[in-house]
Amino acid sequence: MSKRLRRLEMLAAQLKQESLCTVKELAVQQGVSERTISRDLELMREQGLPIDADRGRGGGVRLDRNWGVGRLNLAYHEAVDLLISIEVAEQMNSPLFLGQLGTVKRQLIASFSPEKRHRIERLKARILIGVTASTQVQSGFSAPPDQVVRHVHHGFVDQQRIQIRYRREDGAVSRREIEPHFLLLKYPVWYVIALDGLRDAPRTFRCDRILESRMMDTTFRLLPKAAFDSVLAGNELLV
Amino acid sequence: MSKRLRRLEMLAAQLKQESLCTVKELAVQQGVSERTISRDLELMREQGLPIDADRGRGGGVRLDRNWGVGRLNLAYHEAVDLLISIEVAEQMNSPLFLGQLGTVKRQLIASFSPEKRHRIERLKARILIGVTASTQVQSGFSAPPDQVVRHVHHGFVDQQRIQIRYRREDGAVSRREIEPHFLLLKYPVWYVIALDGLRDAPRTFRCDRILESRMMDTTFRLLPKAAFDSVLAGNELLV
DNA sequence: CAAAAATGTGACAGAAAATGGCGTATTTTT
DNA sequence: AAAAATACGCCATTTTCTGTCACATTTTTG
Repeated sequence: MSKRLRRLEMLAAQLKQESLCTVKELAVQQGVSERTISRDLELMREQGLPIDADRGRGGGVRLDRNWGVGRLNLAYHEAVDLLISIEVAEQMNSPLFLGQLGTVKRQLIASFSPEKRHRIERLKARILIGVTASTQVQSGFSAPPDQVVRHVHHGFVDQQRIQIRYRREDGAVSRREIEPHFLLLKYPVWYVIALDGLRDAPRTFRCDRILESRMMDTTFRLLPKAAFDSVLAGNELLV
Repeated sequence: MSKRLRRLEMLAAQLKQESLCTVKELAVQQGVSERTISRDLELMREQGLPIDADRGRGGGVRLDRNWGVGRLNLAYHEAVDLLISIEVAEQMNSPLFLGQLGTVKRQLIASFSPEKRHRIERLKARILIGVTASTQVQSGFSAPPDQVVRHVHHGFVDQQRIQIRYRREDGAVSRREIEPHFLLLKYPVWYVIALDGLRDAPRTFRCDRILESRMMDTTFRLLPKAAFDSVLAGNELLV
């Protein structure tokens, strides 16, 4: 069914790989007439693919060199994470590879429906970027376990409680149930600013001091930011 | 021309936005019969879109919730920058939002043709990640001018010479022509490890000390890494 | 349990689109 | 000037798509 669709896709793929092909070549490859390929190319151009053609001897058809990578299909969560990663990277103020990423961001944003866009805005507002950690803090830093990272991430994005085992700076280990409201990055250290569910009070946790974690299945409601002013106060925020 | 293609795109767009629609609704919207919509959906499923359907009262059609964000069309340069940004971020060892990005990376890589993939590998190998800059260096840091960033980036990726005006640490300003072979990130500071074209010797430049830059139109050939051992030696590299 | 509201599919004739072949124009290189 | 490309118009033919109708299936509602 729908041979033409398949052919159009194959043509696109072909043009992405080969820098230059003639209509004749393509016609042979696809087993259709040259006229048909011409028409296909015409259609593809209408659809917005920047297909250039050189006439004359040695000529041929090609995708604009600045194009040609094709489509990424992103799942919702992937798109969200990508978008947020880019924004975080931008705010970390170390450019060089981020210049070209404006278009990516715009496309990502455009692909969300308005309601989702709004949800992502709120999510973004819950991520804070602080100053880079002191050399002293950095030396005592090591990346937290994968599972902890996943759970914190999940709990933060989907507003779910997490049960953690936490080692305080003084070495004391305690068990907590936290509702992760904000994330704060003081590179390379992430902090979770959360409501300590058992004490019902805002607290800050350093991710790399979380020893263990478990998802709970209770979701929580977001509190106004003001509720966390007390623990946010000490941090020089950039955002 | 090709009404159906347009309809298929519109259907996809519709399904991305609305969480649930009935075939009847879609048929009315598109001005075709329900049977036709059914066939369209069938085709879209064949093409790999995860369209679920609930039968019975209150039922309807929807895109799998974990999908639905749709396609990003990336230009070659965008894709390269995105891929490299992700890899750099990964090596900076501050995860949390990067866990989900594996798929994105895989799709990006898959979308390149083998030759391009190889070129990107080589590009990546020319990016070095060092330890984070000392607090002292960080305090004296400010992001370089946009133009400089663009030029360094361009020169590095496309192997083109750049003319720069550079302020040495001791304050002396000089004019140089550099061939940017390697980039070194000691967050947040990027260094260019380049061949100083006038002196024909390897040198290291701090990006934020480049005052001005201009692209030249001479491209350069890559030298073996060994040629830069002398300037690379002092840096504790992570990669 | 029966009715209603959904999707899913098969068959068929008529409508619409795609195709191939041919001719001609145009551009570019040799 | 010849050759090799794209570009595009026309038309008969072939293929695909579409609407209609019929019936099966699943799910919710009363």
